[in-house]
Amino acid sequence: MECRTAAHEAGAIATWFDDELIVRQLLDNDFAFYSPPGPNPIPAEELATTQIMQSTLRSPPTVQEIQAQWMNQQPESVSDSGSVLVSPSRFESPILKISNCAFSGDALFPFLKKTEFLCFLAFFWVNCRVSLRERGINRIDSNKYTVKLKWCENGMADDGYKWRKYGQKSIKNSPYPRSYYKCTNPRCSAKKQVERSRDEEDIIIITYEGLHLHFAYPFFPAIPDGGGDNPPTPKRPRTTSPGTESGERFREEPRPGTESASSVLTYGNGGDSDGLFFMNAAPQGLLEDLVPFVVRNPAPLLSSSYAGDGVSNNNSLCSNSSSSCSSHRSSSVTSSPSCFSWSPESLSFL
DNA sequence: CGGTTTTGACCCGCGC
DNA sequence: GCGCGGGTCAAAACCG
Repeated sequence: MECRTAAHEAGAIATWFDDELIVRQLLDNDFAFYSPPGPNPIPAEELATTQIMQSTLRSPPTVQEIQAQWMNQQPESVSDSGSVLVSPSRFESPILKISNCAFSGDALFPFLKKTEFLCFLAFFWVNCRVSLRERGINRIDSNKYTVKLKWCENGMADDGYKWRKYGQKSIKNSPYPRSYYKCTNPRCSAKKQVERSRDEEDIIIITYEGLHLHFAYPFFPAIPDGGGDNPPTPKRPRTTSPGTESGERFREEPRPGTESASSVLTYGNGGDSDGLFFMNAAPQGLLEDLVPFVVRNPAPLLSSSYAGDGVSNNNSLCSNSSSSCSSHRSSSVTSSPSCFSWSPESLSFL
């Protein structure tokens, strides 16, 4: 595999592709990202996308190429100033805005190593149509990432982690309260804040802080019959704790099967075979979790199939039954979008 | 019974 | 110093 000159010229980006072995393994084996799991056939759309992705990755693209392809993929994308709009048009959540990311100029994702970058590419390439028209995103506080998502009515997904709500506050000038979540893993200091946009009611703003120091639950969990589309029964309202008016309004937003407004990024009808390819994979783990494992021990993951033991075993760090790590969706799992939540600074992969 | 959610209290930083 | 707003704590309630 050749690393193109342009990529090398990109400075830090070039280092992503130094380890060609890993890249080859990622691509030549049934790497989870590229091997649609489950019995459901790959929708043609995703298959084509995947092939494009693979093609791109087999020959490490330059930043310019990536950007060009992304832009070509969705020329109509609109992005706000200083942010990247990711529009998972395949699904119902049309807006995914990432801000405060370490994007800058031609140095696309400069804080990512090769494998992280590849995983990111695979993730968003398949799930979303990314437009990078807007450049020069400021790296503000790399320890925090803010994601805006459009509320998706018919689907909920989690980001592969189990969150415990530890607080909720009313925010000044906002009718909606802000909820505070911590990762339930005691080793993990990741947090997130979830609030609804005061301007756009259907927009959920999620701020991730810190990174997960553990694996998420399996990337491709076994799908129950019918694709696991049996939504959990909605919780009964608590008889106590009347809650504030704003709080009530906010809490009412999640639909049955969801616990948090942050589950917006659940890509469609949770469990519908539609969009199976990544719908079931993406939320299972954030890049930050996938990559360290891949880097450390790529073989098992690469050779594993969707429902195979490999994936599950690979996540032994976070067993399915463990409550300290998100392993399975449950009615108590706080959902959140699949997006960046690691900290390029605190995660020492640079 | 263990884990999660709720929610008031508390703490802290910031601006005045 | 004081008030305000935001973030966290922790006890109680809730839920499976």
